[in-house]
Amino acid sequence: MEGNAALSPCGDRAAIQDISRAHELMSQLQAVLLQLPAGSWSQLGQDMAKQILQLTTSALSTLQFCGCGASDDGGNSKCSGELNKSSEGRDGHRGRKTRRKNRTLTKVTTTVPYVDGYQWRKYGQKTINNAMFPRCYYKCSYREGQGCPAKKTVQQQGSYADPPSFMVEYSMKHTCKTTETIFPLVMVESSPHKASLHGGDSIGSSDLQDLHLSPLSSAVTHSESHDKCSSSNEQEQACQHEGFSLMPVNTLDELDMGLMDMFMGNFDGCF
DNA sequence: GTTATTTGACCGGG
DNA sequence: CCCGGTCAAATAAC
Repeated sequence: MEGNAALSPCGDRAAIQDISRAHELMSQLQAVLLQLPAGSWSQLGQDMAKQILQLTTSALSTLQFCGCGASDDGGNSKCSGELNKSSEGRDGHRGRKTRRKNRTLTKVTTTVPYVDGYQWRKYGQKTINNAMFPRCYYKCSYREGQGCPAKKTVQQQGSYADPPSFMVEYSMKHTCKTTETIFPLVMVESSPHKASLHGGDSIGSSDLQDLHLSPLSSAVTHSESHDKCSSSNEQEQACQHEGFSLMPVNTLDELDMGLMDMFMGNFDGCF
């Protein structure tokens, strides 16, 4: 994930996919580690997984913002960090705020939309027209304290895929400092726009549920159209997965037991 | 008691 | 006028 300075935008795509895959696997591995009995090695493993996640996320962000990855968002994926001034000046009524097309949007398809190292607070949920599941709106928990403008929306896609996939849209960058303080190493090499993920201050802790981890755990895409499905009954379920924060365990069984063995094997070597 | 989530209303853009 | 993003009162959870 470095030395890509000279890569062509198209060449980066493959890199993005690889990194995305690695990130996803690491997310799952992290979930496995969380289920292990507490212990110094378990903790170490979690710390390592955390750092790897952060690095892959950072690398992906860099690639994306360079305009190669998931630049979709209607066409303004450049970099800016600008947004509507959100005329909050007004008052008297609610539901104000103007949303504009000129937001910086990063779309990501992931199976673990709630794990990205940041803490989010849900502030709304909306049934979207031709979508099977409602869209949930989150803003950074540090919005009040630090004025962090970061936001994201999460929407489950398709039907009941085994590991359900979610379209996560990030808008605005985090300005909150909390995480950086704890994991200063993360941002090391990110270029102009890395910043999407500094550390996760509490990832290793027990609050995993409140963190929505890892935007990039799956695939960075430029999908712009949601499915055409038009049911609506199961909508409520869509955002209920909040409850089980991490990810469906079955996916672990399927593809990552081997990886886990490998990982644990390495630790054995250390013992 | 405080804090987070849910939910329907409100609003602006298209 | 419809749709999606946001607010904030009500409710739930801690």
